Amino acid sequence: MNTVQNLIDILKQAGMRITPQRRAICAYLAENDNHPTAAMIYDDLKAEMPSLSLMTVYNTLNTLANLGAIHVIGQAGDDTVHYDADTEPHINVICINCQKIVDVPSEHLVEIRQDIDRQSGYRLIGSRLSFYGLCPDCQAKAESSSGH
Amino acid sequence: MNTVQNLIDILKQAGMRITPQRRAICAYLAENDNHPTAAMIYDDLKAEMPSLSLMTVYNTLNTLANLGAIHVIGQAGDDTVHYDADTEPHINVICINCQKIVDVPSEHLVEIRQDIDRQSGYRLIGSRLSFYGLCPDCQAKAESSSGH
DNA sequence: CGTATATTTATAATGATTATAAAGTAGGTA
DNA sequence: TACCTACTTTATAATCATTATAAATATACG
Ligand SMILES: [Mn+2]
Ligand SMILES: [Mn+2]
Ligand SMILES: [Zn+2]
Ligand SMILES: [Zn+2]
Repeated sequence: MNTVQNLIDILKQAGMRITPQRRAICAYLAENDNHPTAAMIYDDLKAEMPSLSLMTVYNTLNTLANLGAIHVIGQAGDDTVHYDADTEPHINVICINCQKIVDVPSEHLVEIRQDIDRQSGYRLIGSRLSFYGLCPDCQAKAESSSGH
Repeated sequence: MNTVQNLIDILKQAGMRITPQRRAICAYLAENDNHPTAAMIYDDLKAEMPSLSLMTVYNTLNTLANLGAIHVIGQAGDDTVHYDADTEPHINVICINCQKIVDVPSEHLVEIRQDIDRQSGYRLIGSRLSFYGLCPDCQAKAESSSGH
């Protein structure tokens, strides 16, 4: 998982200035193991930094994503893009009801990547591996409401 | 790969009416092994069916996706959702420059799904497995333009 | 064939993300 | 430390894919 300093160093090495806004966004990403949207980060940081604008959050997330420091998961059944500060290869399992996202590591990911290298001819840069389903909570709710 | 009749039967069994529009959209999906967006299908069918509306394409794609007859790949670096008529488990490899999407099968997908079943507690419904990179064509262009 | 009802269509609305440009600031320099 | 300038942030408007609405239309079934 990325540490705050790690993310800030990546920005520095890319020649970008370290602003309080960027520092706060990096801290949020490093200190939470959720899979936030731009709006989630904005809402959270607004309390401690009232002048923050959503545009800055979008800009910083795009910058970090372009540098490969974070990953773009994409939508989760809602209509908003989620980000992942964990860039280690892993699978994100998404609840289509409540949008909760959990991580699942798998040693088979390496083999899959090899399959693609051999078969596609693409020069791979990243991946977005999502499974969809109902989380345990939402399964329970679905069962109790549909009547046994 | 889905056949036209296959897709139409799925709609019928769901109690939906078989209209010329739906038939044409199902035919497009069955006869092309691309990964189209709603707009791509609309543009293509507009020639033979001038009254077709984009709304109908969206509705039909959503219906088919909800029935599990096609899969939603999500965005491909553009800002539009791509669909996949091939519902067999496979990986989509996406070019971040030209948005070309190719399929790569892998026998390791089964094992990954087992890993998730064991570790997540989610009841899985579907997956979206995308790798990103540069297709051979775009690699060639990148090299010839950047270098000696 | 005629009817009830699902569907299509045209149109407007929504909402996430991006573009723009003025105001503000980080960070190097003297 | 004070200053300068290019980079950032912010407020605001624009974009554009997708969805909502409601009137017009057509399917399926007796
Ligand atoms: Mn994750
Ligand atoms: Mn595919
Ligand atoms: Zn859930
Ligand atoms: Zn390409």
